Amino acid sequence: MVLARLILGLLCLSPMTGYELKKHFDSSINHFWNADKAQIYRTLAQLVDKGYATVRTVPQSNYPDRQEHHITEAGREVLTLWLSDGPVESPERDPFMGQVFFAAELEREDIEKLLVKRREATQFILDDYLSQREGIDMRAAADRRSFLMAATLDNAIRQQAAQLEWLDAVLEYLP
Amino acid sequence: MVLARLILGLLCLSPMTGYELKKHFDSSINHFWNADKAQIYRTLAQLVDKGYATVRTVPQSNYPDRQEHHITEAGREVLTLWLSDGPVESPERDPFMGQVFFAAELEREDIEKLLVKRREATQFILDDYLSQREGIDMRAAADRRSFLMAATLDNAIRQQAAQLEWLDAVLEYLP
DNA sequence: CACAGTTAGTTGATTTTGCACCCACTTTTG
DNA sequence: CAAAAGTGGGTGCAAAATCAACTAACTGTG
Repeated sequence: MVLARLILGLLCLSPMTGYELKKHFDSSINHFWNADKAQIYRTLAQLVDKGYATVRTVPQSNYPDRQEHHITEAGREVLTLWLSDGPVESPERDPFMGQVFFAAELEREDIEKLLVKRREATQFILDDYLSQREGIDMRAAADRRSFLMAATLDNAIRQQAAQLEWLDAVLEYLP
Repeated sequence: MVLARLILGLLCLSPMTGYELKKHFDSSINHFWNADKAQIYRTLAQLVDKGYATVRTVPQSNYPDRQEHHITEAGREVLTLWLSDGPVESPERDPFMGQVFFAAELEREDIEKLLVKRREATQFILDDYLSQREGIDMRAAADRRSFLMAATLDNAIRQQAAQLEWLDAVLEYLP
């Protein structure tokens, strides 16, 4: 459901192949969603089925044909409807917090190990997001679309930063 | 997979029925996980199948029999193994950020509406978490188990607070 | 007294997701 | 020159998750 909307959103920016969509999920929007490529191709087929997108086969000289997917008017409507329908709630699912919640089953030093390793991973992700932000032309952020896109990355950065602070606090006060 | 571990974790705290597990998912650990009750009962059956839990039917006078699930030694091992195996990565999936990312399809005032409504929802969740924290005996947090459980709630509070700040910033600077 | 809510659990159908694998060709790199 | 990585598109299968209903008794409230 969400995946279908996100794909429509991306197709709204420009017509794309499933392959290119996968690249976007892995790079430009990896800070708020990820998707298996099998899932992308299947959802794409569904969208075409429902008339929310059309395919145009573009032959290439050296590479396989591009199955370029274009959003239709109906597709644009579905997307706008999703956005107008108010904010969706975010599922609040974090398996790592589950590990922390039950971490008392471990020895104190193993708990510390868990937290320290998580700290490293979080720092790594944060650094990735920060370098992604460097690649954004801040002058372009005057335009609303770019501003909103940059904003979601900013949110991800704040979330990771907050988690880092929290990890430090937990490591400091852990009894 | 994660659900099975979380259920083992809860059964580790005390033997429980599927019904009681559902209540925990809805109240005490709702800040980092939720689960459909059908899924809980099915996972419970799997755990018994694999020998990670056992059932004891406890008859009651006025209410239906309790199918009390107890964790076994094998179950405890699986749980500890999950915790020792290092931190799991958190999937980073937020459909609302998807809405923001593509919100430029809407008029400026509709974008604001989206953000304001989200602000309200976030505030509501934050207030819920804050009142949950009030219910926690802070003297008990000297014990490691209580400390870690309280810490996960603290993390959820920080995350929601960070999001509130972000929403305010976006609303202020939205072009 | 009717109605809503609580306790406890179950079933079926459907969707979503993840994992592994496959094709065929091209370009880059050690 | 061989191996790896990139381009582009799939299939099959199983596990996980969600939705919706259904059973069946009891308790509290207006």
